[in-house]
Amino acid sequence: VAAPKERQQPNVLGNAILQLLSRSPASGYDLKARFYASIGRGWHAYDTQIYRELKSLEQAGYTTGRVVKGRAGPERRMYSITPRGKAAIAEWLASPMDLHKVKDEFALRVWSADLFPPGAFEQYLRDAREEWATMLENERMSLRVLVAEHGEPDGAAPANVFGRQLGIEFHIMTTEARLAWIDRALKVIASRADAGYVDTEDVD
Amino acid sequence: VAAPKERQQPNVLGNAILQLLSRSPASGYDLKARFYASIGRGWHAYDTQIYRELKSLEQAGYTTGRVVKGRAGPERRMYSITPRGKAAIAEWLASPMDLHKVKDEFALRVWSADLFPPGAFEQYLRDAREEWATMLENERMSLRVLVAEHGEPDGAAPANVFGRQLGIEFHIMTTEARLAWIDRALKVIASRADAGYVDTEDVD
DNA sequence: TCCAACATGTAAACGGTTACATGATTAC
DNA sequence: GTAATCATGTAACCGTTTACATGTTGGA
Repeated sequence: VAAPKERQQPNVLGNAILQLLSRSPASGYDLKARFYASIGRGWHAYDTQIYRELKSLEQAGYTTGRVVKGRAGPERRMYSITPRGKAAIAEWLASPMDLHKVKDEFALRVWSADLFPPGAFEQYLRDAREEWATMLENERMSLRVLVAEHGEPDGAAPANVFGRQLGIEFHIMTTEARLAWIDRALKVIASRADAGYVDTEDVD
Repeated sequence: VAAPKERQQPNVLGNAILQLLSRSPASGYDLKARFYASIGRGWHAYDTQIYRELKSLEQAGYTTGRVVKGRAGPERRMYSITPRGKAAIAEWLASPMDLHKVKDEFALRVWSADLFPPGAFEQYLRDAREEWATMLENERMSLRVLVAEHGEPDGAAPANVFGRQLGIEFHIMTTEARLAWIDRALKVIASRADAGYVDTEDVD
């Protein structure tokens, strides 16, 4: 084979893809669906980006691709992880992670709470609460399904399900915290209103 | 003045900067410090990016800059927000936000829990818990200071402090949820070990 | 005299986003 | 026939990251 293109380490998206491929071979189209259905809870990716990254991973020798007849429609390009790809995941999981490089637009908007026009922040929080409550119900349902199929994570579930279960539990717990914070914030806004303030005001 | 360069809306970083400038004029150097000290909890930015974005915001008419003698060292370029800049913040805060475009590398690694070498995931969680516990203590301290200076958010605190207080409370509550999840995950791992499994295993 | 803090940037490379393009098969 | 789903991409643009470049002032 040709010498693998120089590339020190896959980026985060690359590792997310390798992680999925380590469970079973898949096409770009499959991965797109899996991002939407599972791992997208932790890392969002556009399909155009997935197709691009798959080529790059193959060139670097982390995966191998082969062409397969489509289920319906055009040919599919199926990718499998190579030993080099597995080594890359291990290296990624062992590498340190900077906890300070957060990007959370909701948190940023909260810092601007006092810049909303009067009343708007309260409405914004109510809308967010509804969206998250719906998502939370879906997540609880997914977890119940997994537990029903494979058992509780502490003992019965096979190792490859255990990560999925913990991942969903993580998503549930952090979403619950966001909802709890919203309730707290709404109470604060109500008290301020009682005390004769509007909840917010644009400074001059 | 010259016609403002065409630019439909500032991006998220631009809005984060405008939000800070709406409280008081600042230089790139000041903003860098403020990102580190306050708003960086919600949105991380490199200083090189801040300097570039400030130029772009000025060209688009969202801010105005003027040169001022430095406190020590070279000249400083102080920026103030314009009415156009304030309008842009209002538009941003009114715009919808996609809650599904999450990027959280920790969550992603949790999904890979079963791909860690035996024992490594547990250690990884312990290390993360320690880092977050330290951060949490600092956040609680910051909140106590703000409350001592300006009063509780529900009533006494002035509007411009209220957003900061809520922002820190948000950070505290979501970090507590992460810590609670870690404790849960460690228990699960312990039960699995008792049941005679190793916590994780590389699939062949 | 040397280091830390002050202060501002440019250039290149890389990653993420949007818009556009193509065409097959299956179910209604 | 026509829409939905299957399936893969390219190109251009924008945002993020890393590496590099420059020079001043004040304090130990």
